[in-house]
Amino acid sequence: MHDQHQDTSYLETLNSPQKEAAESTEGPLLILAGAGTGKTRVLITRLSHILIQGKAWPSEVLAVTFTNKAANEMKTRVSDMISQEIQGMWLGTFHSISMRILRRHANLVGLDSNFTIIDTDDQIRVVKQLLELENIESNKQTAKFHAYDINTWKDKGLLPDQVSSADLSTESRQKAWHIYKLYQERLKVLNAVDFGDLLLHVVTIFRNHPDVLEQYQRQFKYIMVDEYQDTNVVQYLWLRLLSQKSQNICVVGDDDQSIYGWRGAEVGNILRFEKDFKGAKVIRLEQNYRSTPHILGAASGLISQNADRLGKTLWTEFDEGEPVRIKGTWDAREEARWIGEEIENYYRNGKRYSDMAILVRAGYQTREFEEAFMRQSIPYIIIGGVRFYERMEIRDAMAYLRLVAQPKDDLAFDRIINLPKRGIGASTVKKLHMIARDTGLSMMEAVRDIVQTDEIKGKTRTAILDFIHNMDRWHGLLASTNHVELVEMILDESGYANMWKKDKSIEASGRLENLKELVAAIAEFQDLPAFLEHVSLVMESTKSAYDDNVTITTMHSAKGLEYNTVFLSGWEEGVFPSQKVIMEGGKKELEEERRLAYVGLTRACKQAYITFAANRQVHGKWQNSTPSRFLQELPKEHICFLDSTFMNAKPAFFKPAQRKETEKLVVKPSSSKYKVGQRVFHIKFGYGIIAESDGNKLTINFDHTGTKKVMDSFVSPA
DNA sequence: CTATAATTCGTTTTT
DNA sequence: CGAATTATAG
Repeated sequence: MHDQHQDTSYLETLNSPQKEAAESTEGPLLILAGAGTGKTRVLITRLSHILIQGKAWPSEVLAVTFTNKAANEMKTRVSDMISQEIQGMWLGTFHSISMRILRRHANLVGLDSNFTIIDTDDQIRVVKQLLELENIESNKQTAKFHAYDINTWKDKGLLPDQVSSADLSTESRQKAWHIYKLYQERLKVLNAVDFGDLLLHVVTIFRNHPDVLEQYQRQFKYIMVDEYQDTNVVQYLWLRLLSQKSQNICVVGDDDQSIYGWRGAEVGNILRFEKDFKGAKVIRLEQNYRSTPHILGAASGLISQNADRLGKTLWTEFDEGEPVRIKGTWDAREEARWIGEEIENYYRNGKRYSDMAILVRAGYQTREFEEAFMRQSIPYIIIGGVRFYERMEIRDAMAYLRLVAQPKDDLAFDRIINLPKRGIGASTVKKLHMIARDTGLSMMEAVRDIVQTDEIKGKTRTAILDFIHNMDRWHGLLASTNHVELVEMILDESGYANMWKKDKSIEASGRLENLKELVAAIAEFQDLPAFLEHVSLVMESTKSAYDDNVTITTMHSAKGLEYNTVFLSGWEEGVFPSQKVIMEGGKKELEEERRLAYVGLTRACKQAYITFAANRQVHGKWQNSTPSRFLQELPKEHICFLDSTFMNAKPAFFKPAQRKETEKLVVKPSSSKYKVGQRVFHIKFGYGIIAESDGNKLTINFDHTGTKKVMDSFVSPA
C-alpha cells in the first residue's frame, strides 16, 4: 500500500462537516448536501483521501454518477487532487459500469459479450414491431406507452415473471406485460440490451451467481454514489448487493432536489438510507457557498411547505443581497421582452451574458425567448431540445454505420433498407420479416436468401441486389480503409447525403451540417466500433460553445449549475405547476414540482427573478392564467413585487411595488413567533439561543458567532 | 410504392 | 399553432 503519512492539507480547505464527511471513510455514510454546499468538492476530496491514505487502490474504488458529465468532472478533479492520472478506477455512470460488468458475464444471461445497446427510439421500434406481429393495434403511441410500462418495470428491478398481479390490473398493463415477455426474447435474439437491461441483467447475475457477486464485493472496498436521491429501485438493489460485504458505501444527495420521480427515481431511497444501512452515519452540509440570504430564504421558505423531507436549513455568510423580484406581465411575449431588457441592463453595466440564465418549466416556453432575443440581438444558447445523437439524420447515418459494422443489426437494417427511397416498400419489408422470423436468420441473411428465389421481381429485386452489394463492399473495406474515409464513402455512395442535398426544405442544409459534424466526431476515435460503443452510452452533444451567451434551459437540466442572475419564467398555474400535475397528480407530484421550483431558485447566486404572464398561448389557443401558487408560498420578507403593466384580475396577494422601493425589505408586522430561551437556527450565523425578543427583532446568543440582534425572518426553529 | 391530405395531440430527460 | 402520425388517393 501507499505511504500512510501523506500530507493531508487538502482537508484543511473544507469546513468542519465537509471535513468530517471526507474523513469518514468506514461504514455507511449519508451526506445530505443542500444546494450549493460543496457536495462535489466533498465527494472528490473523500475519494482522493481514500487513495492518498492508501486505504485502497484505484481499482478497488467504485464511484457512480448519473451523467457522463458528472463522471468526467469527477475524473479530472480527482486526478488534479492526487496529481496523477487515475488508472483502473471504476468511475462512471451506473450504465457504463454496468456495461463493463455485463460484458464480462453476458453469457450468464444468455447474451454474447459483444451485445449492442439500443436506445429509446430503437426500443419503441421493437415494441411496435411486436405489436404488429401480435396483431394488436400498433400505432407509435401505444408502442411508446407500452415501452414506458416496460421501462418502469425494469426501473423497479422486475423481470416479466416478477411483475405482481396488482400491477396488471388494467387491460393495457396486461398487454404491456405480454409484450414485455416477447420483447425480452426478441432482444436476446438481437443480442441487444436496452438501458434498463444494463442494470437489471447485472442485478440478475449477482442474484443468481453468488460467486460472481462475491468477486465484485471483494474488489470494491469503497463505494460512492452521487445524486443518491435520483436512484431508482434497480440501482438501489445494485448498490445494496455490491456494498453488502464491505459496508463502505457513501451516498451524497439532497432529498429536496429529487425531481426525477416521473422517471422512476425513488426519493424513498435517500429517506430510508439510515434504515437500509445499519449504523449509517449522517452528515448534513448546510453552509451554502452560492446564494445570498434572500435567495436562500425564499427557496427555504418554499421548500418547507413539503411534508416528505428530511429537513435541513441552509445558511450562508454572504451579505443579505437583493430580494427575489417578481414581475407580472400581460402576456408571454411581454415577459420575454421584459427579461430581455433587464438582461440588456445588466450587460450595459458590465455583466456578462453567460452569467445569466432563463429557466423554464417546459421546452415550449423557450420559443418566445428565442424570438424576443433575436429581435433584441441578445446572444443566447438553448440547452436541451433534440440532442445531437437523437437527430433524425444522425440516427439514419448511424444506422448505416451500424449495419456495415454489424450486419446482424436488424434494427439498423429496418431503418435504412428504404432510405433514401429505393423502391423497397412496406410489403417487401414485411415479407422479409416473415422469412427472418421463420428461419431464425437476421434480416440481412434473409434478404440474401429471398433474392435467390423469384419471390421478388423487377425493380425491387434490382434495388435489393444493389443494396446487398454495397453493404458487402463497405463491410469488406472495414479493416483496410481509414474509418473516416469509409464513413464519407458510405454517406455519399448510399445516396443518403444526396437525399438531403436535393431536399428543398429549410432544415435540409442544417442536416447536412450535422452530418459533417458526425464525420468530425468519428475522426476522434480509433475505429468505427469504438465510436459506436461510445455513442450508445454517451448521448450528449459534441460541441459546447464557450461564447458569451445567455443560457435558456429547463429547470431540470439546470440542476447542478449556477448563474449570477437567474430568471424563472412562466410561474403560472397550468405551466408551473404544470397542468398535468394539477389535473392528475396528487400531493406527491405537487411536491416534486415544488422541489423543482426550489432547484430553480437555488441556481441563482446574486439575483433571482420570477415572472408570470396573465395571458399565454397554449397549443395555439390564448389562455389567461393565474399566478402560480408557489408565488404565494414564498416568504414575503424575501421577495418584492415589481410594478406590473397590467391591472386586471390580480390575486389578493399581488401588490405591485415601485422599482425604487424594491431594495428595501418588506418586514412582516406581526410579532415574533419565537420565545426567549428557544433554540433557533439563523441563516447566516448558525445555531443559537434567543436571549431577548422585541417584536420581529431578536437578540440571540449564537454558539459560534457571539450575541447578535437579528430579524426573525432569517431564523427558523432548531 | 409514394406523394399528399387529414388527423391527432400536445411536460420535465439521462443512459 | 405546428409537428408528427395515419389515412387516402394517385
